[in-house]
Amino acid sequence: MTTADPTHDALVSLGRSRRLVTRTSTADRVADAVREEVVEGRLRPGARLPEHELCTALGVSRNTVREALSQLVTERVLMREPNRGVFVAEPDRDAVRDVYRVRRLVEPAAVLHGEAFDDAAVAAVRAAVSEGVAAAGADDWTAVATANQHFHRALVAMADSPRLDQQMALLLAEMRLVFHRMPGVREFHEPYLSRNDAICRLLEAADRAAAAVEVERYLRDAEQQLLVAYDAL
Amino acid sequence: MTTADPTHDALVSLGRSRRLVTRTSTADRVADAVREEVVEGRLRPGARLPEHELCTALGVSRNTVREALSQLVTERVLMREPNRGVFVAEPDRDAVRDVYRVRRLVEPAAVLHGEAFDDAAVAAVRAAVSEGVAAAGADDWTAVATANQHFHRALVAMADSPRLDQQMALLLAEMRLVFHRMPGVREFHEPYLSRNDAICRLLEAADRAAAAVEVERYLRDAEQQLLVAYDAL
DNA sequence: CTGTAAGGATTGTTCAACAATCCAGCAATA
DNA sequence: TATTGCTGGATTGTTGAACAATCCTTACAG
Repeated sequence: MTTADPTHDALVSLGRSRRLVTRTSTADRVADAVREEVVEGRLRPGARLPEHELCTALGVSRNTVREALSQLVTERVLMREPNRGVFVAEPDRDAVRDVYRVRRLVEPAAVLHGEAFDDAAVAAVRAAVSEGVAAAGADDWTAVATANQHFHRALVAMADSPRLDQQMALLLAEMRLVFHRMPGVREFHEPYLSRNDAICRLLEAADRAAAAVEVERYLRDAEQQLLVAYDAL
Repeated sequence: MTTADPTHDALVSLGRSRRLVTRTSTADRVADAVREEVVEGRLRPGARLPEHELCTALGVSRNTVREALSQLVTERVLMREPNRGVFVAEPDRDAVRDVYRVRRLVEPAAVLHGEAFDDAAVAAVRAAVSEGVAAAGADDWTAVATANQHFHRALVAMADSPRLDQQMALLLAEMRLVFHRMPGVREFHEPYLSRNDAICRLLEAADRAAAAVEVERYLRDAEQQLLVAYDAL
């Protein structure tokens, strides 16, 4: 497979990462900008995004805007209603149930069977836990939510799968929209700080089975709490 | 959540499915057409897709073509090289490993813990098995490959999750590209016909645990076989 | 109150153009 | 010969403008 020529190998390696050097397209940057506004909550669920406004605001052409919007629609960050426009997605009850159904399948499985369970992976989980504790201490509950996402991303990262990582990123972005739809973000995330820590300790003790069970219970409770909040909404 | 008024509920439900009635956009239809050409193997991995050719061939504008191509790029059916064009994706060794990593996490979990394990779900699996047997009897090995996809889709359907279904559809489309990259499709799929049947029988006996184990073994063997074929390529 | 008919606004799609980039081929040089 | 540098042609990236199709609002008539 590999040749005996180190120079040749180095060039091949360079070739593989070529895509990373090329600057991103304009449409990608527009998509990134809009996505950030959405996940940060500055664009509320249900808000309308007229193409022309985005053109003038971002200084790009309408076609480019449309390309970016289409991308975000496939990511479920936005929703398109034909001939009416695109809106920030409003995940409903079914969306919450579905997202948690996926998470309950994937996250415990990654914890239990992930092939990249090592010190570095556990350290990443610990880092996310500490990040959450620090954010809570600073009363920054947006940062707590972000840290929570990092926690779950670290769990899935144990599967060592780029495709799974990407999918989890989409699901977590959708979860942020769920949180933005309802008040009381603080009350929601706080009780999970200690549970994150408990799961992390199980992982540090290399008790993956117990950790997986705890993750599943965690997700079941969180879903239940969200569904109740949706009913009261 | 639900009101006491059944008429109101019905109207709300209708509203939700409104998108399904509206005809799809031109870009979507273009994407469907190109995707079909790719998964059916008429467009081989590595083939270049010049925008202008697609315009004249399909009779649509270049912008519309670009929108469709972008969509297929995010689906990993095509690959874009900036300023060079889009090509039919050529899944490499790493892609195969990653796809199977995801499948080994998801499929057994769906079989084991899926919340939609009932007679209808098992019947769908049985239908896919029969479809494969019939296709093999007719010596139609493309149809065998398709039936195999239906089999695995039926397994994942036990999770009863639209998002998971969609993801599995993408992974299976990517797998078709893998198969198109190498010869001997017949030899690859044939031994799995009987294994599909064995898994299905376990499910019909409601032995989900054994079925899940068998699915995992199945996927491990298939991946190994593909990786060996890649090395010999 | 229901139904209908403009009118305006937004999206869906096309077309034409230009800049930026890449590629193949050829010339120049060591 | 082999490598470098240049040039012309082709393709992509992006823009702007235009038109048809669709939707929403408002007004009006019955």
